[in-house]
Formats: sequence, C-alpha cells, structure tokens
Amino acid sequence: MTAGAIKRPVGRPREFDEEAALEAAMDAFWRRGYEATSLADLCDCTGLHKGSLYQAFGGKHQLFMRALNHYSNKEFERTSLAITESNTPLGNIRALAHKIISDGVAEQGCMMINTMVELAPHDPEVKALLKRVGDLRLAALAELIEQAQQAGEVRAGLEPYRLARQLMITFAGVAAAIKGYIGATQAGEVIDDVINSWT
Amino acid sequence: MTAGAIKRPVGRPREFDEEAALEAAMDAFWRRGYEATSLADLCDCTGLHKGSLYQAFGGKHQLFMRALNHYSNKEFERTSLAITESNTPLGNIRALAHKIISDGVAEQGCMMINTMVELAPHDPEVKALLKRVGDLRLAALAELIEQAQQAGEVRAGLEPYRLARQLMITFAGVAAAIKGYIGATQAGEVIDDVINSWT
DNA sequence: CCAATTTATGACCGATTGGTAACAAAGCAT
DNA sequence: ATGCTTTGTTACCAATCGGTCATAAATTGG
Repeated sequence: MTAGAIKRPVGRPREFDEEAALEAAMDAFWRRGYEATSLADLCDCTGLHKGSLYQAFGGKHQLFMRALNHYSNKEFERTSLAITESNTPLGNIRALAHKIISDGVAEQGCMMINTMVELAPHDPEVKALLKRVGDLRLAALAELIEQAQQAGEVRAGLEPYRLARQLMITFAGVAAAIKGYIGATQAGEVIDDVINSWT
Repeated sequence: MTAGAIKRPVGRPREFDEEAALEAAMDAFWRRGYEATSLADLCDCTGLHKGSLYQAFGGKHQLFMRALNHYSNKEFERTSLAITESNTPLGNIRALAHKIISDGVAEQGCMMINTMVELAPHDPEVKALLKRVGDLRLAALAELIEQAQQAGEVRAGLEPYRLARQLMITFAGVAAAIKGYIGATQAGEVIDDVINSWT
C-alpha cells in the first residue's frame, strides 16, 4: 500500500463536496427552520438534485439531524477558542459569552435554540441531541465558573451549575429576542449584567 | 329600539362560537407553530369546515395574527392580576414573574417566543406585533422596578429599563429552554436569581 | 309565501410537499 | 473491451398544502 495514497472507491466519483453541501443545508435550516425549508430549497442552496441528496444524506429529517450536529460541533469549536483569550477565569467567561453572542447569534439567532422551540417538544431524536450537547456546554461552563470562584472572582457560596444554567438561559433568551425585539448592544448588556451579578 | 334587545342580523345565524374557535386555533398554533399547523388541523380542533373558517377569519395567516393577538391579551390580563398579590413592589414583581412562568410557559412554552423564533425574521407583520406588545410589557415591568427602587428594595443606580430587559430576556430563555432542556423548578430558580441580583 | 342575505357543507382547484424509480454517465477491476 | 458499481439527472408518484366555489340550509324583512 502506497503511503498517503487515497484509495478511490469503485464506481463513479462524487462531483460535489459533501461537507460544503451539509454546510449549505445547515445554513438554510438555521435561517428558516425545519418545516419552512423544502427539499426544493435544499436543492437550490446545495446545488444538488433530489436524487443525489437522498443518496448522500437519506431524507430531509436525517439531513437536518446531520446539519444540527454539524452546527453544534462547529459552534462549540469556534467559541471554545475564546476561553484562553484572557488571563483570568472570569475574563475567559466574559470572552466566551461575547464570542457566543457575536458568532452568528447576534445576526440570525442560534440554530439549537430555534430547533428547541420548533421541534424539541414533538421530536424525541432532536430533543435527545439538544439535551446531550446542552449538558456538555453546561458542564464546561460550570467548570469555568468554578475556576473563577477559586480565583476569587466569583462569590463563594454560589453553585457553579446554577450560575451556568442562568447564563445559558440568558443565551437562549438573547438568541430568541435578537430575532425581532432587541439589538446586539442590548444583548451584550444583558450578558454583562448577569456575569457582573456573580462578583 | 327595545332596551337591551340584541338585534339579530339578517341571514343564517352562526352555529359556532367565534371566540371558542379562536381559542382552539390559538392552542394549536401555540403547540405546533405556524408552519406545522395545517388548515386540516385547524378544522379538526375548531370543528369548523374550511369554508366557514375562511369566511369567519379569512385565511391561515390572518387567523394566526388574531390568535397571536388573543394570546397576548389573555396572557397580559391573567398575569397582571399578580401585581397586587404582595404588599411590596418587589414582592409583586416576584409574584408576576412566577405567574408568568407557571401560566403555561412551564408546560408548553410561550406562543410569543415561539412566534418570534419561527416567524419574526421573515414576517414584518408578526415582528411589528411582537415589538408592540413587547414594548408594553417592558414599560410595565420597568415601572414596577422603579417603584421597587423607590421603596429601597432594588439598588439605586440600576436602570429600570435595563433590568426589565434582563428579566424579559430571562423569560424568553426559560420559554425556549423549558421545551426540552430544563424543568419548572430550575426555571423558577433562574428567575429568582435574576431578581435577587437586583437587591 | 317570497325575496334577500348570511352561513354550512363538501366538492374541487392548481401548486407544492417529501420521496422513488428508471436510466444515463463515469469511474474501477478483470 | 466488458462487467460492476456508484453517481447524476430526470420523470414521476401519491399525498397534502392553502384556498375557492357552487349549492343547500337557515334566518329576517316584506
């Protein structure tokens, strides 16, 4: 076996980039939601035909699940970078919070919150995924808060998980309200006020 | 003209209660959202036939607007009762907050938040209505907060409108997260923590 | 009793929905 | 060259979508 050689599979090769298609579909679902995004829309934005779409992803719902997963992973990676920006734990939490807000949420909301509102009550698979990724984020946030607490930046006696939940629910509120009620500036203020109330 | 006599209009009389039908439609839209609720669903839950529905309300979108308006009014009336429960301004705010949470939000979310997420970015009419009713609530809340401030229950120096925005966004976050991520108890905790951070 | 008017009902509409199947095209292995 | 396998493309499918229309039924006014 030649080192580094990519074994091309038998049959006609793909003419499209699966990840690019997934990203395009994710964007459509993100902006318009599940129900309002038709297969025709998905074909338009991915450039694929129905047949290819079904062979590659296997139906609207499966494609949506992959898109939601992709969103979650991508958002987690990108925002995670922010937690080393500052020298102090609480500074990192602030950086993370504002990264989350500025990273798409301020422009078009959060796909996970959109999905939680639209589908979670009626779709166990979606609900389970959101619960899973939510718990991951909650645990990560609680750990950051605990570090800040040990550094004396957050009042002792407050429960890290409870504070983490408060911040995450504020994120959710911002992600919803940004769609028609508040602006990016006010979103940032709310986040700041929550974190400042911990000190 | 006979006093108190109801002048029955000419033509065949209605066989259904318009308000009851509106309430049923509101409930369906509340639970499933706009796109996922079909005319067939609306006929099922109201007991009306398509024709009657169109004659009475004039189409899916118009019916939705009336349902949303009805929800807003009803929710405002019911929760407003809570602001006289306590002897102190801040106590009234707490009562209001928990009334809002327990009044449907804890079971199936808030129709206004659902709608903001699903429709506001693409539907100017919806967006305008939500902005209108949101501003009303914000002003009412800010006034309550100002009273609490004058009574010394909320720290001076904090801007009432800014605090009101924080609480409303927390409501929005709870309304979203309740659909698959948190429970009623945790929702109450978050609300308490926010209000307590003002004292 | 007879218009006039309004409502209730169900048939009907074109368009769109998500999804499938048939077939041509393009690459492997022999 | 010839199968074999996978992909791209198109035609097609039943079901449902929101919406309309014709007609029958029920009422008031004369």
